[in-house]
Order: sequence, then structure tokens, then C-alpha cells
Amino acid sequence: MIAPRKEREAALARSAFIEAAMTVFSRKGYHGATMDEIARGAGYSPGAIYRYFSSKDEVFVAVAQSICEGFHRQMAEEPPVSLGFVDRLRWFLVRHLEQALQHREFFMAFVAYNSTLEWDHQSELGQPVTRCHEDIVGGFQDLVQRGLDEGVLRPGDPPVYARALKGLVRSLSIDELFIGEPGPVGPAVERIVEMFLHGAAAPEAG
Amino acid sequence: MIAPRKEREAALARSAFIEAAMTVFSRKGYHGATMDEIARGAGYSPGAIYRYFSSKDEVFVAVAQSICEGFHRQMAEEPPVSLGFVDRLRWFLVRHLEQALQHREFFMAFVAYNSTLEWDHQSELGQPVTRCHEDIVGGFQDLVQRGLDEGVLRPGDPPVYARALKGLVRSLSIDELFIGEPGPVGPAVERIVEMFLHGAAAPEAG
Amino acid sequence: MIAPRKEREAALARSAFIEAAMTVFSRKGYHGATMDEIARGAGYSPGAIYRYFSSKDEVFVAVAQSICEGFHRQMAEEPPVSLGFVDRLRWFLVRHLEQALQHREFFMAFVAYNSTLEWDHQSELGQPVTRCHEDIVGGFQDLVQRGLDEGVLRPGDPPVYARALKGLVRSLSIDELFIGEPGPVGPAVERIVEMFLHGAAAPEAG
Amino acid sequence: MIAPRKEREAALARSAFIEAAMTVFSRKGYHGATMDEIARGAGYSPGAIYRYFSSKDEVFVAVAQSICEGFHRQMAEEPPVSLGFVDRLRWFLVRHLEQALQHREFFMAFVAYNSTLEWDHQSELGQPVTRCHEDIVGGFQDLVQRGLDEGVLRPGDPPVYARALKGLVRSLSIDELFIGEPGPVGPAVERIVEMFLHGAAAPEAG
DNA sequence: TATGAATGAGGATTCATTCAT
DNA sequence: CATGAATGAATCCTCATTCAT
Repeated sequence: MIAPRKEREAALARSAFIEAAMTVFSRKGYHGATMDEIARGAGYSPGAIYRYFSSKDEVFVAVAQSICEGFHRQMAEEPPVSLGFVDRLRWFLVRHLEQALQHREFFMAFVAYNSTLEWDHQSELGQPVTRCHEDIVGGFQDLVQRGLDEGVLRPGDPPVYARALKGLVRSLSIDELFIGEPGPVGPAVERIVEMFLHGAAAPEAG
Repeated sequence: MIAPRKEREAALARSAFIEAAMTVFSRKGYHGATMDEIARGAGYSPGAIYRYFSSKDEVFVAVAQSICEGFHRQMAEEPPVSLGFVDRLRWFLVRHLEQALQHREFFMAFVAYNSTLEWDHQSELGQPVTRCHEDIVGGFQDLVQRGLDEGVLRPGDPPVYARALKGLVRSLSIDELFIGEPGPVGPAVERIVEMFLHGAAAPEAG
Repeated sequence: MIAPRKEREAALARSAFIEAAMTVFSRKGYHGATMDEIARGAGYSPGAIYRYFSSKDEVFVAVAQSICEGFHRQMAEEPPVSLGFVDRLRWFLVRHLEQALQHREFFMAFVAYNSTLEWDHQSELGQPVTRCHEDIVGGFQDLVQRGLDEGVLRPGDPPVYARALKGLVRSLSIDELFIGEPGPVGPAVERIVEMFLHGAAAPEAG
Repeated sequence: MIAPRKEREAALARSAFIEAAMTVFSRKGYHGATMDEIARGAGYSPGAIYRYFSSKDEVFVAVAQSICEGFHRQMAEEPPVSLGFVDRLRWFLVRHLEQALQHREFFMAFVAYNSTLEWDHQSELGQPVTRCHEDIVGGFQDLVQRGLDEGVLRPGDPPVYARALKGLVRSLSIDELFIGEPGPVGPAVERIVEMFLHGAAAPEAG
């Protein structure tokens, strides 16, 4: 059965607030963001937020969770056909970057960078963000483990590989995708794959 | 000529404020930090700050500049003896990480991550941080250029190599050095060098 | 002629709001009470109130008037048979206390105590409450006057007697009837009558 | 040793706030009172309150306690010479009324009437007021007990006598002293004593 | 008629900044 | 120079009131 109109509209309004909040939190940080700016961004007056969220904190958590869910869905998915590690890596990176681009501002500020700026990781506010971050790192690690199992990667510490990969993703794609308008992710993916697999050394240097 | 006592004492007080502000800004972010907390941290009362800085913004900029200067000095220095690229890379990384560790909180939050959290890159406030960030990237790039000149690195885009290196530095050292108490930088440096030069692929995968 | 259905239903809704408002005002005071709580208490949504009342103030005044009317009716009534002063006093007190008990919360807060809490006596809002209070005092005074006329009371100032009686009513019945569950009013009436007529002095002390 | 100037000034400011708050709370009730009005009443700007009190609640409690202390001191005092019950009653009433008159607005609204308007008796906010009220009733009861011991009062329930006395105090003095400008307490005291001891009945009616 | 989402003014509280001491 | 009390603008949040459905 389809949700009644009222319900759909409420969900829509909620989404609008989350979307607006994502932008404002990303740009100004938790403390710098004002409820007024979020509301105006969503096309509402300041009081309206409180019909959907009981506090600024709750808005923040909702934003974080919304993003997390996106990544979670993406991580859990399998490629449509059986792929070798390298192609799986490409497939994974393409999807990861597309996801990151969608909410790139919030993603950069709070998730990719696991920013420690505005809250304790232990605090109730920081929990959802931390959990999201761990999810993502976990996804990288699972992927790397397959490379090790297939013998495509040199024996090594999976967490180290996972972190290295995440570092390359950040510096070789998100950073630049963030500056200026977003472009295609293809070239960035190739750069990441190349660096991750072979590094920068000349062949004779090996 | 030596500065008179008055002047020295003033510089000392300024430093105390910058030091305290570094900690508070790092932990709470720009908006979360209060002048009162900074002042108390420096052993002064809130009004005293304004004898040394004209506003909160100016304190922030002073903190950023203070950190930048440290990096700048480090970047400009040459190794004591002539070194090949790989050893020069090691020497550089050791010094860079030590520098980052000294002010790791502020460094992570505002510089290494080039955080977009609390201000616009275009704003007067963001400028010094952005400039500092560019300084660091520039240092990486000069270094990488030497590797290309020496033929140790495969021909490639220097900015890409520089960014890749910076990404590895972040993910393979700073992230972990930040968590828990700081330890020796040696192992982190080796991991970074290894990944940067050879990547993760098994030899036969090349 | 009987009012048409529509009208009767409207009157019913109005009563429901007044009833609910009585409770909420009593418990939270004028400022503490919210239209939402009143509406929910009456089984309506907040917007509905405004079809029956034009503002919060008007609801409050309606509540006060509703209570006043009750007392007014009670005051105006004559005992079924001719009674001497003391029995008339008893008869009067029983009915007065029963009335007070019915809406004891609002009564205590706003009427019995003539609370000066929430509005000026001069304000438009306070007028009906003040008038109600005066009504009640007037009733006491008429009663006392009969006692003087009958020679049952020592010659004295009727207003003083009336106020004294009202004070005893408050402290010897309402205060305690308010605390815990309401019980029978009989004993309280006897205490009041006894104190009012003879005071506390031992006979030989007179 | 005398308190240093700073300290005295701080105590003075605190008192000013309490004094102003007493008036505003009395007139508007807890919810109706605004921090701004309190601050302006004390001759300060709204932010200043928070140097002396951490919240509106704390201001309220401070006001209640301030009043309580006055009554407590008055209750604890003994008449300068040994007095019989009736004179002791007079002495007590004079002092009680003078005390009540000093802060008559707050006293009436929150103490004498033990208003249940704005908070639960159980709540942290209501506690000090309730305690104060009990203190006062306790004082009345101790007094009445002496009258019983001396045989001046007819045997009876001390709490009933105490409550009756308190009711007469309210209705025969405070109520009227509150309306218009305060006058001398003497006549009110005589009315209370007369009513409390002998009631209103004519001699032959006993 | 009733609903409940939306508005926007208002209130508690915080904090950068000023200034008399 | 340093202090810390005072200011007042800004922020989160509440709630009386309106209005489209």
C-alpha cells in the first residue's frame, strides 16, 4: 500500500531539512551552522524544523545517518558479474566516489576526514559519524583482503593497505573533485589504481 | 641588539595565548572555542587577550601562521649531507611528521585536512590556512620533482605524485599518530616510502 | 425553542475546551499553559480552539467566568426551609465547599487566593477573576449581615467578619481538601463554624 | 576582617537581582517573568544576571531562600521579656506581618498562599518554597502549643488552631495590606487576636 | 468544521568585546 | 598591564496564531 499523501509530504520536508543541513554543517561546522540558515535553506521558517527534529543535535545525527545509509548500501552490494581483484577495485572505487560526490561537502568534512573538530568520538553526537567512518574503512579492508587472497597483492597488513588506499582516494580524487565543479570519476580512479598497485618508482628502481 | 624586557615579556604572553588557542581551536573548532577558555588556558583573564590581539579572528590567524612558519622553516631546510631521492624522502618525512606531531591537533583539524569546516577558503580567515596548506603541498612537489629528475620515479605528473604522497602521509601516519599517544615516526615513514614507491601489487602482478 | 443540533454541538465543544483549560491553567498557570495542551485535553487539535475563542486570553476569561457563574448561582440560592443564622451558615458552607471542590484546582489558584500571580488586577484579564472574587466576598458579607441582624454575632464590622470567615474557609478546608483526595466536607464545616463563632480561647480566658 | 570591596559589590549586585526578581516573579509568576525584566529592574543588562546565577531557576530559588531566611530568623527569636500567651501572640503577629510586608508581593504569591500554580511541590524548584511554608506553619504551631500548655486555649488540635490562625492572618491583614499602600499593622493584629480568641458569636450565643 | 503544518515573535542563554578599576 | 564585571548581539528553542487542505 502506498503511503498517504500527508506522510509523503512530511518525509519530503524532512529530506529538505536534511539536505539543507548537510550543506550548512559542511560549510560552517556544527557550531557555526545556525538553525535559521538550515531552515531558510530548506525553504522554511526557523520554527518549522522543530516539527521534524527535536534539536540541532538531532538534525546533525539525521544528516550523518542519511549519508551513512548511502555508503552502507553501496558497500553491501556485489558487482553484477564475477570480477578479478583489480576490476573489482575499479568497480568499487567508481561507486564509492560517486557516492562521495553526491554529498561531497558533508562527506569531506565529517566522514572522509573523520574530522575530530567538533565533537568527541565518544559523545552521542560523534557516534554516528564514527560508526559511518568505520563502515567505510571496513569496506576497504574487505576489498583488500580479496586482493591478498587472490595473490594479486603482496603479502602485507590488510589494515595498512586499506588505510593507504583510503588515503589515495582522498588525495587523488575527493580533494580535487571538491574543488570546482565535479567532473567524471574515471581518470581519478585510474590514478588511484595505478598508485595503489605499483607506486611511483621507476621499474629499474624496484 | 637585544629586545628590551617589556618587549620580551609581551612576546611571551602572545606565545602563551597562541599556544592555548591552538589547543582550544583544535578541540572545539573555531566557533566552539571561547575567548574565555583560551585566556584561562594561557593563565590570563579574558580581557587580557585584547591587548595582544584585536579579535578572535586575529588569534586564529596568528595560530595558523605560527604553525605555518614551523612548516616553512622545515621545508626550506636542506639535509646536512647530499642524499639520493629515497633517503631525502625519508629525511623529509621524518621531519615533516615530527613537525606535525608537535601541534598535531591543530595540524590535523585545520592544516593536514585542509578542513573546509569552519570557514570559506576565500574568506579572510581561511586564507592563511589555505596558504599554509599550499606551502606544504609545494614542498612535497619540489621533493617529487627531484625524484623525477633523478629518474628514480616513473615519468608522471608531479602534482599527482605530490598529492598521492600527501595522502599516504595522512592515512599511514598522522591518522594513527593522532589516535592514542604519539610514538616513534620511523615505522610510519617506512610504510609510506614502501607504498609510495612500489604500491601493493605482487611482483608478478606488474 | 430548542437550539438546533449545530448549536448544541458547538456549545459542547466550547465546554470541553473550558473544562480542559481549567485543568491546565490550574496546574501550570497562565503562562505555563499551552494552547496545544488545552486542545489535546479537550480532544481537539490546536487550531480548533480558534473557532470558539479568539485568543488564549479569551479562553482564560471564559474559564474564570464559568467558575464564577457556578458560585453566583450557589450564592443566589436560598435554603429550602427557613433557617437560623448558624444553620444557614452551615448550609452555605457545605454548598460553597462542594462548589470549590468541583473545580478545586482553578478555584484555589485563581479565585480563592485571588492570586495576583499572573496578571494585574486592573488588566482586562484580571477583571473577571477579581469580579468573581468580589462576588464571593459579597456573598459572605450578606450572610454575616444576617447574623448581625439576628443578634447571633457580636456587633462588628461586616467586611471584617466576612473576610475572617473566608480566611477560615481557606485554611480549614480548601487547603486540606486540596492535598490528597477530596473527602467529605462535613468535618471541615464544623471546624470552621466552631472557630468562627467562638474562637480558640478557653471559657475562663474570656 | 572586612570583606574586600569587590566581594561587597558582588553581594550588592546579587541582592539587587534578588530584589528585582522578587517583584517580577510576584507580579508575573515564574513563567511570566522574563530575565530581561528582572535585569532591567536591577539596573543591569540581561546578560549580567548570569554572572551571579546560572539560570532562571536558580534566581527563583535564591529569592525564595532569601525570604525564608527572614522568616526563619524572625521565628527563632524570643520576645525580650517573658510574656503570657496573648501578648506573645501579639508580639509574634507584629513581627510576622512586618516581615511579610517587606516582601509582601512575593510573600503573598508564593509563600502565604503556598501557591501551587507554577510548579510541583515535589520539584526541585518548589522545594524551597514548600520548606519555607512549612517553617512558617511550624512557627504558628509552636506558638499555639504554648497557648494550650498555659490553658489559655481550649483543648483542641494544634494543627487546626495553627491553620486557623494562619487563615485569619491572611484574610485580616495581608490581603488588605497588599491592596493599596501598606499602613500600620497594629489594628490588623488586634482584629486577628480578637477573632482567633473569641470568634464572632455574641456572648449569649455561646 | 477540524486538522496540523507553518509562521514569527519572544525568551533563556552564551560569548566576543569593552572599560573602569 | 591585568582584571573581571557589564554589555548586547546572536542563537536555540517555544508557542500563540494562521491557513491551506
